Amino acid sequence: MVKNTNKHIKSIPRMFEQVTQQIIDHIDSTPLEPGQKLPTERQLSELLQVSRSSVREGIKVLELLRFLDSKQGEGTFVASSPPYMIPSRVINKTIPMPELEHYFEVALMCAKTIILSFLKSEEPLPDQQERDSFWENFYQVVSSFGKRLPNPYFHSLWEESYQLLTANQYFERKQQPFEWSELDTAIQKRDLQKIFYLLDLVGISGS
Amino acid sequence: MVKNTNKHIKSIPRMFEQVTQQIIDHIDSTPLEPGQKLPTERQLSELLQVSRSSVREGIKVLELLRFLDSKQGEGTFVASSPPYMIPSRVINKTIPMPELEHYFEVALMCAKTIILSFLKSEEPLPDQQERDSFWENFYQVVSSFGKRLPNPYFHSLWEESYQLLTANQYFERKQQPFEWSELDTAIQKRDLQKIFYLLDLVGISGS
DNA sequence: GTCGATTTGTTCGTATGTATC
DNA sequence: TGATACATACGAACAAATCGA
Repeated sequence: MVKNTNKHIKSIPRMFEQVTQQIIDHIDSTPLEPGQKLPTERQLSELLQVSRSSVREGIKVLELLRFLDSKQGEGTFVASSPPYMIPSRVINKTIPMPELEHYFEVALMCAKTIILSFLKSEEPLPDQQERDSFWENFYQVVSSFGKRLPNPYFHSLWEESYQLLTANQYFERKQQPFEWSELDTAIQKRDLQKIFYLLDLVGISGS
Repeated sequence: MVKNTNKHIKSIPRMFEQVTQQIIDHIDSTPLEPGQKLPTERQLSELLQVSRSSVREGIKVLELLRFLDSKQGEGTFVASSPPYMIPSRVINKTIPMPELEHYFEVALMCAKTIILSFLKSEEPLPDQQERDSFWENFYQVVSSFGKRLPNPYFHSLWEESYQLLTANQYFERKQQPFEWSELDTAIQKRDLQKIFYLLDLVGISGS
């Protein structure tokens, strides 16, 4: 268990965050299938060398994410219902590729909705700073549009999935589907048809 | 809070679930604005008549949802960053209308993606049972399509937002935008253009 | 149907690390 | 530097639910 004494590292990893990851790791490495039973809280607390209280805080979080399911008098089980998208701050471990692709599809769905909604609103386009890579430009535009929408959840979902993808170096391995300037000029012209043609290309493009 | 058990009994809501709701209630009723400080864990435990451990489990959950932000040595604050979509099992309180509309927009975004993805996959259409209302039919179709997609998150997001909307009687107040048979036959014919024309109508229709 | 073992749910006391003044 | 306020973490104890003998 790493204690962070360094001050200029911003977030001190807290016990329950570490525990959450370690529980996920344990499920993956055992491996435990949906429906199977986890070690008891006391066993986990011994296994991970933390108190039972901390184990419980970690389990609570994973329970909320529909990852686990606890039943008094029985135990804690790996859930079989479809899980939430796991927030990036919960897991630091690298996510394997097919799973990352799922997050990318969600991000892209949000991006389409955000761009369409913003252009429909007829608000003036916010100024953009030209970035190095296609994906950085893409992120910046979607993000700045998303912030300005009345519905905050599109932006929230977009940020969450994008953060998780970059944390896993997804975009370093992903080819850019076309030159950024193509999408940029289409947006400037508010050419919805061209934009959606290009965004479909983004979804198809390989890695 | 009724849980899905095979015993047809109402499960006792657990402390941390009650605590999360009560903390939200407290923030609303005080009211506390983003950035403001919550009572300390000890005060909350006294206020809500539960132990500090239970308060902590509740705070952990709300922190994960970006609803709160705890800093050691300082306190716990109402977050200002855009929140996660709050899972329906966390809050039982009724959500006001403009907020519900946001959830509906997310649900609709997922529905569009799910229907489009499924029809593109060229899988045979699953059998549907005709339901009473437009929205029940709509839910059933999107849900059965969503379950069959390789990406589980579209379905997860759809279910979550739909559950929250029904829990708040959203659809009892919402007009149906057109006859269900219209959308049904368009799906049977896999007429994507007609489908998306209709789904846009769903988004525009008033309540 | 009862008893006992097991497991999660809940509480409390205590100690420690950290930020503010 | 010291004092105070606060979150963080631990461990022991007991309550409640479940299951099998």
